[in-house]
Amino acid sequence: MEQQTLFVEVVLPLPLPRMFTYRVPNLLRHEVKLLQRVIVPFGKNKRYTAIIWEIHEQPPKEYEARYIDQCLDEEPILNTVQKGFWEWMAAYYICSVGDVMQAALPSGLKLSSETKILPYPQAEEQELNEREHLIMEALEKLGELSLPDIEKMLGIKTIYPLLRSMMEKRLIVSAEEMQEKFKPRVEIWVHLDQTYYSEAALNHLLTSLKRAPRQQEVLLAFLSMPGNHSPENIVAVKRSDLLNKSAGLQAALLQAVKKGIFHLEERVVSRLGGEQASPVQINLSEAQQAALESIRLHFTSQMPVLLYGHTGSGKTEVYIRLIEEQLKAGKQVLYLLPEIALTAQIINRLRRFFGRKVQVYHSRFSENERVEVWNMVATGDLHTGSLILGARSSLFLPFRNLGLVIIDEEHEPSFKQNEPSPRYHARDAAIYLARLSKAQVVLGSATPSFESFYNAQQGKYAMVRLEERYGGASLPQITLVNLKAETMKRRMNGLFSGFLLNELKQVLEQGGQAILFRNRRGFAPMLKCNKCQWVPECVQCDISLTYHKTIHQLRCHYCGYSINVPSSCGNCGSTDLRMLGFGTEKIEEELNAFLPGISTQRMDLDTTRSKFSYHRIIDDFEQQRVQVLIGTQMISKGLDFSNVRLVGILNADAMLNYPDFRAYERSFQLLTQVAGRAGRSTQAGKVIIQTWNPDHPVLSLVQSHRFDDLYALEIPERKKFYYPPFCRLIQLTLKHEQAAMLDEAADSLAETLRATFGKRILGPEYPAIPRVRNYYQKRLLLKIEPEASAPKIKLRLHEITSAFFSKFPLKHFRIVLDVDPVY
DNA sequence: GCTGCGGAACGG
DNA sequence: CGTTCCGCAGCC
Repeated sequence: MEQQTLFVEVVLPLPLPRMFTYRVPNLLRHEVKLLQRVIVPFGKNKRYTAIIWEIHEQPPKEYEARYIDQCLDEEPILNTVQKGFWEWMAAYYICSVGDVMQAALPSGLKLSSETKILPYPQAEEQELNEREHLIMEALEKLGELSLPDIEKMLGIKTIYPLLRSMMEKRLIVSAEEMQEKFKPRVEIWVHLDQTYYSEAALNHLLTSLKRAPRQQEVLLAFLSMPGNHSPENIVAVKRSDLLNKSAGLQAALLQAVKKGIFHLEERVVSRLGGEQASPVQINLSEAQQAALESIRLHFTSQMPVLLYGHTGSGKTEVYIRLIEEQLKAGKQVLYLLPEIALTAQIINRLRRFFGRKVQVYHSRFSENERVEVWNMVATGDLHTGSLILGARSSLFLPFRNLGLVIIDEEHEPSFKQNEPSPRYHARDAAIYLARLSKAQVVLGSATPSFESFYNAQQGKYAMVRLEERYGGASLPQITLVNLKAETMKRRMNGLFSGFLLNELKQVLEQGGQAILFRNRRGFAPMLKCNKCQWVPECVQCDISLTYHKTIHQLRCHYCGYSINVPSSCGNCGSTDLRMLGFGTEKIEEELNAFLPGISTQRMDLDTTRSKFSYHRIIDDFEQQRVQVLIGTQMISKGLDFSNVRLVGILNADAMLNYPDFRAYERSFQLLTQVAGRAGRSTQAGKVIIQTWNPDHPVLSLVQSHRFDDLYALEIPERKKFYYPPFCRLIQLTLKHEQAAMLDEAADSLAETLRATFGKRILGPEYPAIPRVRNYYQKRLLLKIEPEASAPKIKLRLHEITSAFFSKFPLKHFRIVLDVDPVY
């Protein structure tokens, strides 16, 4: 029977809208499988890792398909649930499957080739012009050059014609280097040759080594390693342990190996740590027990469950029970956290219960570690179950029998991916993934997102309340301090009201700890001229530069542009410059001035840059080596310190006044979460909120812990002005280097969109920062009915935006689509 | 007429 | 995304 040639449609890890067709060489026709990784040539001389999405027998009509190079895996790297998940994500968030692939696969599994320029072997002597000479000289020194290297070296951008002519002259060659990025960790173990496994043989060996004292030393060290008790019972030893014990014996060991006394063995080991579990008894309170049972009951209905309980109500214990049940059934559990770096505490707690079954997966992991977790999730024993603790990206792991997804602090905006596409919301995506996997979902929060709360009210989610605080702790007592009155009465000490300072002093004197919170928005420290009000601004973005004390520089938060602090005004030349606003540094400085001798620690973007800095800061505070922790948003998430008796919020106003329909919701969430850090043990904690606006309705609701009332207050507004949860939003951001061009184009785009969507289109408007990295931007908002057919709308949107691109004469525009945006 | 740049199109 | 193609400006 004549065999038909096979063709495959593959996904490339690039933002390309289409799949690409390749031909399967006959040699590989029995190897290719759906969802397997293959290497394909793409373009002139690039090679990429692609994934087979379809296999068929239809040769493309308009072109000759190229051949697949090779198959990378014997088995598919994705399962069918993931295939559906990727397709859904691309469709829902309006991006290509390639975008999803880029985000989903750890880069250790995405090898691709890089072009290198090498000198031509045995090049003949010939006349060289200046540039050719430069390149050849550099090649002699460095051996190889990358294309950007050459561009930089020559200071020109068009290097291809030059390189091509040099290749023709046989001066250089190009090579595509493909490297497998993942390297398994290898340990070397030392075995004693079996002939010496008896006392007599060993003694004989020892004496025979008399004239090789160093080798004798090695042998003795080997025999004295733990585990090697008797000649009848000899085990292999890790080489590094052996050499650690007896320094400087590397050469001697090598000699002994050559003689056949020892043998070396390479063992592939895991990088993934994890101790043995030392199960601790947990006793659930009555409320927790009731919540647990209620959740179990709802699980039978396959509905996501919103676990709504005050901060400190003990949600984690309930999660632990649920996880336990899943693990016993041999299922996998995904525990999603908003920011993994902050959750050192939770990791430790879960490790105590589940030991090695807990794996962590997030962006601060090395590539190699991520690949190992990936493989473990994909191939791990089907019946033992495991718990993956991770941030957003852990959604993409190749789960085989996912039983439960826990989304802790589900209201956190950091679950939304903003920058590279796919701009997905991990909570919403997780719910879809769970549906595909027939897994259960628990969303947990003390301050649920309005969307989730609404879904629960509408009966789309089940809601379980956990009212009382765990261990009998009472809710913190919240006091508002009126900054206006305090200022008038001259009771302010810099940023601190007399009241706050007093309370702080008392708590610290009694051996308690405190947390001070500063919201980031609008309070970055900046430089200002006292004479003419001039403020140094970023040259690429419309924003003032922020002062960073540690590097003594002014820096742009958006593009990283930085300059030294000027000594005089750039406008009038005056040297009377002042620092405005306050960062955590300023707070720390003032605090040390007002309460000398106390120990403080800042926790913000600056102090948490390195891999383990979070760990260190949290640990220091936990161990009470630090009395006051000063931080930004990041201290509001899931931290649990038993000795914190006071939380001070220095200024609550900026977030309340933020121009966004979610400003009240977000303020309530943030303030409540920060307040919740106080009094998590038996003593009631105190919270002090400083504000210029003590009559603000949100503040009194925070004060009385009434989330339900906030919801009741806000929801009619959302309905009236038609915002989520009553509709869904798609944000279109248009970018261009010239403001005038952008204005014109944005208006035109809005007009076209209105022709289809009518008054569902809002804008265009400039966002808070109108220019970033030299690009002006304008935003349009599309509001769609929840019952509207999303795919249809998205398709239409796609048509309109691509028509816009082809229509506009001066291109250089960028359009970014963001589905369900969060600010 | 040559060189270098930037935008647009394309890749299978 | 990386490469190529093409039109255009600047220069001799």
